[in-house]
Amino acid sequence: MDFNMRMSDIIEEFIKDLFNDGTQQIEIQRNELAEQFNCVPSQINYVISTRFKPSQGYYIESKRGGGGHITIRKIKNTKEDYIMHIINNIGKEITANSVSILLSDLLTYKIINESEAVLIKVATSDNVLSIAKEFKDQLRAKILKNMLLNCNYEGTK
Amino acid sequence: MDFNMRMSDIIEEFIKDLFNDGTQQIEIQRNELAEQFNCVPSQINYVISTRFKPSQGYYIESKRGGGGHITIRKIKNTKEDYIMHIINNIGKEITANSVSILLSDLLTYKIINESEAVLIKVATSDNVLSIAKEFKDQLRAKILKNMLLNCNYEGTK
DNA sequence: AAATATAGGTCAAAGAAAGTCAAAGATAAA
DNA sequence: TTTATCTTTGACTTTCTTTGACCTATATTT
Repeated sequence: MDFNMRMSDIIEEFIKDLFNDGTQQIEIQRNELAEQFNCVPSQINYVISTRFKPSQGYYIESKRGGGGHITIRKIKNTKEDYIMHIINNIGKEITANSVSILLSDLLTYKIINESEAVLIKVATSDNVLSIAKEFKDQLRAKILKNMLLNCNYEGTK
Repeated sequence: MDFNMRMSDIIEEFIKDLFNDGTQQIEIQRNELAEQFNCVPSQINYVISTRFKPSQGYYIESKRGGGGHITIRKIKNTKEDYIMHIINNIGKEITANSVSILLSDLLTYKIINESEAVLIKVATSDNVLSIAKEFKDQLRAKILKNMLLNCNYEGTK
């Protein structure tokens, strides 16, 4: 145990401990957790945004308002290496063309399946992503990474 | 099963449970239902207007006065028709929450499978779609429609 | 026909969570 | 010792839900 841990590290560890025995997805409540650790709620956001990024193998979603919560999904270990390597090499932006190439690679090596590839291609295609050119490749990269994280989803098994 | 359900979620689930074994139309009484769940009648309207929209595959009709009631009709077709119906009713924009509700319906009716649902949810989620709010719901609608068109799941027909 | 009772509809305010962002405080690096 | 990076904090924002006061439509009585 490190005696030099910041609050954020402690919270990070706490959250990671919630993923025991193969749980793939956990849910937390921001305010409750903040209360528990005696910190401001936004610190939870800080922890999540610095330690539970896609590049670290986590996918986040949340809901506001009554009954709100934050869901953290962890990528499965089996494909961790390959997919993570790819995700981490994608960078801040990517063109539709590069996505195409990447997808066919992933297909040949059977990292993802055909139907996943199709959906990724659609969601990141140029005509579907109808926003200004300057942001397009950036948004595409984000969508791509997050979708890759969620391929091979096995639900609650 | 979500442990964090709000009253509205419970009511939604209750209503959806009324559609069993291929029933395609149910009738409820607003006041009676409100009484049963110990909420104000207008909460029933809230549930209906957020979870039983045409773009989610439902149509609403109602009648006031003595013997009044609310009829909820679920569009029940082949997979292709169902999807086309949804796509045609989504319109120019849609919120993340609406998508979420829609997806869980498509799942229960086996119109799409879990891995497709997850990928759609990811690609249309608020976190991933990090662009200005004014365009977000529009872009989401576009991505959603295109992805739905490309789902291939051969469930129960 | 008019009055009354019995439904359901609307809308806005209050409540409940989470998100954002930038300033201030610590730590680490140069 | 500066400078850069990482953490902490809090004011303000956005999203979703609950509640209630008021409105409209239909049926039944008088």
